This record gives sequence, C-alpha cells and structure tokens, in this order.
Amino acid sequence: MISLPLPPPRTVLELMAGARHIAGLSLGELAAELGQVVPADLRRAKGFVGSLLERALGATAGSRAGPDFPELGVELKTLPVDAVGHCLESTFICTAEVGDLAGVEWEHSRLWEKIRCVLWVPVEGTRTLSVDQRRIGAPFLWQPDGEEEALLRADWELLVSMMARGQFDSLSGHLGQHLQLRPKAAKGSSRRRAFDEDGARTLEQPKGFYLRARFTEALLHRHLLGN
DNA sequence: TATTGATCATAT
DNA sequence: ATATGATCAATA
Repeated sequence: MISLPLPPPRTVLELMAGARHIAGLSLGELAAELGQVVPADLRRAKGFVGSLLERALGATAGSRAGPDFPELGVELKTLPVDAVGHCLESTFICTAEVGDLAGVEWEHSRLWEKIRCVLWVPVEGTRTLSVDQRRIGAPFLWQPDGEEEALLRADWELLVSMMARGQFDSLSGHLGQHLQLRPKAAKGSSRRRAFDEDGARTLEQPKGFYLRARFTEALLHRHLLGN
C-alpha cells in the first residue's frame, strides 16, 4: 500500500501513476485515508470531490490562480459520470472577463491556458448514490488536437466578441456548440464592470466558460475506445 | 428530462 | 472581492 496523500508529482507520468493508483477506490475509502469526512450530499460541498482528488494526488496550487500542477502545466478535472458512461454535468473551466476584452487572443486566453493539458478523472456522480460510495474511475490525459482546438476556438471567439460588443442581452447558455458561457457567481445579484453596446460603463453578471457535457462525454468515449 | 441559470464553501 | 472546486435546482 502507498500512503496518501501522494507527494507532489515530479512528472506527468508520476501524476498519471498516482491517478491510476486511486482509481477503483470509493470516495469514502479515499477520504478515510486522508482523514477527511465525507458529506452526506454535495449541496453545501459542491467542490468536495475535486478538492479531495487534488489533495490525494499532491496538488499544491490550492485555490491560487493557474493550473493545479504548475510545474507540469497540468489541470486536474473530475468528471461526474453515471453507470452507463454519460457525463452528468458540464465542466467549469474558468471565469470569463466581461469588460476590457480588447486585444485578447485565443492563444493567450485563460481558457486555452487551462485546457491545453487536462487530466480527467471520471467519478460516479449519480445523485441516488451516496457520496461515500461513489467510485473513482480510470484517469486519462487530454491535450486538444487541432480539430478540437479549432472547435473550441470558434465558440470562444463568438462568445468573447459578443461580450466585447456589449451584446450581453443576446448572450445565454444556449450559445456555443461545445463551449458555453453561463453565470458564475455566489449570488444572482453579483455584478462586474462591463461596457454596453454604446461603449458606456455598465454592470453585468459574472460569467464562466463551461465545456458542454456532450463534449466531455465524447472525450471520455474516445479514450475508452483507445486513443 | 436535458439544459440553463443560480448557487455553495473555502482560500487568498 | 475574486479565484478555486463544481453541483444544484428551476425551467423549457
């Protein structure tokens, strides 16, 4: 047996090995090894699974900005799945700037920096399963290929250009084939400085970029088929 | 019932 | 206040 939490991984291969090591464990078993208590449900602990996995695998970034494993340039994301392999939720990637959008380019965007190398860890997320019984699945590393990058870039450019033009009234979670923009705030009343269609200062709801569940599901299934 | 809009806890 | 980790829950 290897003791948990694992030390900070020195290489991507080491991180992968750690993730494979905890695959098959239930969240209850993993939490017990870390001396943590598992909440009865996630209503008041929405980040529990992600934080638990970070701790187990030796992530050190905490809630600081940037990737979970800065030295490796790897972002860790849990992926809630059901028994059949369907993704149950979209995946939050990063907050979106709603003002001062001039000159932002895809290659230097926070979105691209976040997703250029992701270690996905599927975790059972069916709500009828108690949290402690949910099992951790096999991890897989994803670096978007040219086609995937082009698809995400197209969505990103549409959404960002609309915000840059102040077209917030036309924005909704319906836009974007694979990447969407949705509210991301503690309260519905939260506001950030932005500019309206006439360039006048205004306040808008904070927003975040999310990968649609069907997109992450395609990644998962492609991995399962061997790629 | 799939999806969008709203929300919760914690760290800095 | 804002960024981290996301899932909840109302709506269409």
